[in-house]
Amino acid sequence: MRTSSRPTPAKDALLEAACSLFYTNGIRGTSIEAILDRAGVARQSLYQHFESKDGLVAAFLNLRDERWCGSMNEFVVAASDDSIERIYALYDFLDNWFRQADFSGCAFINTAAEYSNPAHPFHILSARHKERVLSDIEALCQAAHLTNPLAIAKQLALLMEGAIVTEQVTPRSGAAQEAKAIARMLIQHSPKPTHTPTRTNTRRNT
Amino acid sequence: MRTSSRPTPAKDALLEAACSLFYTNGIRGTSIEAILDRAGVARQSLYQHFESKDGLVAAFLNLRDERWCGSMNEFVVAASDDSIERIYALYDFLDNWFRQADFSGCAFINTAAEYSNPAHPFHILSARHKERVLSDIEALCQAAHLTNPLAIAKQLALLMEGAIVTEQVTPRSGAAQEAKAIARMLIQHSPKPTHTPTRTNTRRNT
DNA sequence: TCCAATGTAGAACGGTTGGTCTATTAAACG
DNA sequence: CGTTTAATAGACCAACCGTTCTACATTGGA
Repeated sequence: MRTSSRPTPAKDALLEAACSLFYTNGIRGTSIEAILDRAGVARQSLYQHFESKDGLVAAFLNLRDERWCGSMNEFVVAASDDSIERIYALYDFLDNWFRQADFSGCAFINTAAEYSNPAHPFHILSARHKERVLSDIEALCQAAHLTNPLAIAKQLALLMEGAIVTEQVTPRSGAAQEAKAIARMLIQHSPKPTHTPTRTNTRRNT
Repeated sequence: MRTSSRPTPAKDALLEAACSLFYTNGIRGTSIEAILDRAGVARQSLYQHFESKDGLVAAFLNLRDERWCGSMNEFVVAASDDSIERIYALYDFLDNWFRQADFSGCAFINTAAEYSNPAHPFHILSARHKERVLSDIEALCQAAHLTNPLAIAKQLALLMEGAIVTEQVTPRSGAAQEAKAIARMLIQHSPKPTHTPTRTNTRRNT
C-alpha cells in the first residue's frame, strides 16, 4: 500500500484528462464522471492516486504551470538570438497560443475568477504562477540590459494579461499584436542601458 | 396572471442578491438556495419573476452592464472638464473600484471564463458588454480629438483589462496606476489632432 | 365584499455530484 | 508458486441541485 507519486498509466491518463477538461470547462464545470470517461479509467483508480477532486485540481494547476512556462521560454529562445527581439516574441507566443483550437484563456486567471477568495488554495496557486511568469519576463529584461527590469516586466506582463483576456472574451481580436505594438513603444521610450552611452552621460559636473 | 417586467419588492431583492452572489462567487458557485436566503424571499417568488436560474443570470448580467458602464461614465465626467484628463480618469475609476471590499474582478470576464464557448448566451452577453465599454471609450477619444479614436480606444481597453485581471489575481498590485502610466505614454506619442496646428501644417506646396 | 395578485412556508421530485465499498482480474516479482 | 499491487466494473450513499407543487396569508382595487 504505497502512495506513489510516480506516474502510472492510469494516473497519467487521469491527469491528462483533468488538464484538458478543467482548462476548457472550468473546475466546477467539470465532473469526476467526465474525467473518468475521458481518461477511460475506473472510478477507484482516481481515488487511489489522488486524495480528492481538489487534489486532482492542485495537480492540474502545477502541471499546467510547468508546461505553460516551459512553452513560453522555449518559444522566445527559439524565436531569436537578440535579447530585445525575445521580449517581443512573448506576444508572438501569445498570438500562436490564441490560434489553438482549444484556447480558453489563461487557466490561472480563470481559476482565480472561479475561486475569488485570495486565501483559497487554488487562488494562491494561480497567483504563484503569475509570479513565476513575471520573474521569467524580468529575466528577459535583464538579459536585454534594460534599466529597471522589474518595472518594465510588470508593464509587459500587464499587456500580456490584457491581450489574453481580450482574446478570450472576443476571439480573433488580434489582441496579441496590439499588445506587441504597445510593448514596442514602451521599450523604445524606456531609459537606455548604460552600455549605450548617450550625450547626457558625457556631461561633467551636473 | 400577468408576467410583469416592473420591479416588485421581491423581484428587486432577488436581483440584488443575485447580483452580489453571482459576482463574488461565480454563477456555478452560487445556488438558488443561497440567493433565496440572501434575498429573504420565498422559493416560489423566484420562479414567479424569472423563468429559471439562467433567466436570473441574464437579468444579472444586463443590470450589471448598465450599472458598471453608468458608473464609469459618471466618474470620468465628474473627474475633469478636460477631455484628455477624462481618458486618464478611466484608470482612476479602476483604482477606486479595486479598493472596494467586494472587488472580484470583472463580472463579464469571469462569466466568459466560466462559459468558455463563445456561442453560449452568457458568453455573448459578456462580449456585448465589452463592445459597449469600447464604444464608450471611443467616444472619449473622439471628444479629445484624437486621431483614429477607435484604434486608441482598443489600446486603452486592453490596458484596462490587463489592470483588472492583474489586480484580481494579485490584489493590491497597483495595476491601475501602472496602466495609467502606459496610457499616458500611448497618448503622448500618438498622432496630434489637426486643431492643434503644427509647423507642418503651415507649409505650402509639399 | 369578493377576487385576483403577490407573497410565504415547506414538502417533494428527479437528477447529479463527490466519494465509498465490494468483488474480481491481471500482471510483477520474490 | 504465491503474494502483492494496480487495475477493472459497478452498486451504493448522502448531500445538493434546480424545479414543481400544494396550501395558506396578505392586500389593494372593482
